[in-house]
Amino acid sequence: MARLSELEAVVLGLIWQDGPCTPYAVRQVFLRTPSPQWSGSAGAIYPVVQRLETRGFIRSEAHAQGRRKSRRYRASTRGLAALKKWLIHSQQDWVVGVPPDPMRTRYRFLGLLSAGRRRAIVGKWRKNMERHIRAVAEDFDARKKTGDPFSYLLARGALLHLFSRRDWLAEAAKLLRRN
Amino acid sequence: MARLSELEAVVLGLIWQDGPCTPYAVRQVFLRTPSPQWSGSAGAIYPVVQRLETRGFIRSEAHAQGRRKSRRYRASTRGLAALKKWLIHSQQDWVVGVPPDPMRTRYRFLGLLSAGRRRAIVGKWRKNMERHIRAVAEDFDARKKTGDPFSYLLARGALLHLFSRRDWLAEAAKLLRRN
DNA sequence: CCGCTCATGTAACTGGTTACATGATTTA
DNA sequence: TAAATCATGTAACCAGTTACATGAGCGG
Repeated sequence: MARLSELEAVVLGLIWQDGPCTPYAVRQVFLRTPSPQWSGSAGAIYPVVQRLETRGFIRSEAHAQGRRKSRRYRASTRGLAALKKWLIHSQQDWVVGVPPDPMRTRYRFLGLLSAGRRRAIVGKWRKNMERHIRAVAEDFDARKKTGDPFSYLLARGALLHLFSRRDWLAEAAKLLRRN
Repeated sequence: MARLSELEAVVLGLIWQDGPCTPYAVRQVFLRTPSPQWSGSAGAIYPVVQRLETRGFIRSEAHAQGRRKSRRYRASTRGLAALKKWLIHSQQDWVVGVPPDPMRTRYRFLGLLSAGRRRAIVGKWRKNMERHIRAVAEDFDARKKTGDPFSYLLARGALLHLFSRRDWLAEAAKLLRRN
């Protein structure tokens, strides 16, 4: 039994949590988070949902509203088992390790720019970061109110990450002032 | 002029920093970091290097050692301009925002498992994390000694990120003890 | 001389992406 | 009734991956 891709697992998980629900509802979760991992594009979600159904991880029922055709999906027992397996078999290094970070990637080559340009870019990053932090903090507060500890922790992780990045940028700005 | 992909930009940047150098040397940088963003596989690097050369961003010279054929590459003026442009045009949200994180992805669905299993997984994560932190800290110390502030900051960012993730896991473990 | 590492490369695949197409429903 | 949004889907593409192939050079 082929392993679940990251996106497949997340879609399956969302259908478990929110189901029965439509693929469109799943998309909205991706489209609305302030820190999306995936685009949530139709071109990704619909094929994933179809795959999950043919593999027996989710089942669907017609759900006509007016003359619009629509299907609602829910996770099957097999699907839950697959999702549990996916959670348990995730002790590899790449799960624990440092995730990719486009800002860090760019930092490596800042030496190519003049000191002035460098400072300008880092300054812009810091400004954008503050704006981003506000958005994520808002999402965090909203989740806190729901009372679901997992939802809370999810947003908390995103926020803490941004804080650490902010500290890092502050440290970098200080260092670059002398270089 | 088509934009540089992330990997293309990094390879170009590494050739700028370390050049003249062979594609193999570039690969080693990816293969040796404790926190790789890309696999550094031959199937990725060699095509990227070829592409960069046909686009005029790098130039090569034969560098025969014995009867083994080999080429060394260095960044061209055009290449440097492209790299600068890549750095400057990076104020988008996704550069500043929360990068994808497989551990956070999984956290969302921990509610599916029994409290015991949940604690076991988080415990394993925390243990693995400590091991990982030691590796990255070692790399950080090594870079610190080189005196290059950008190299230093790069490793510093990775380390700070891991610290924030450790704090997050500690907070999560505490919360889950009650749930 | 056997096995390991150096070094370069190709082929097939994969897991997404963007862009497009279509029609129903809601809102201004 | 026009524009926006809901909702479902397809097609073409793309940037990476794994796996494989090949051969040189070197250490035990």
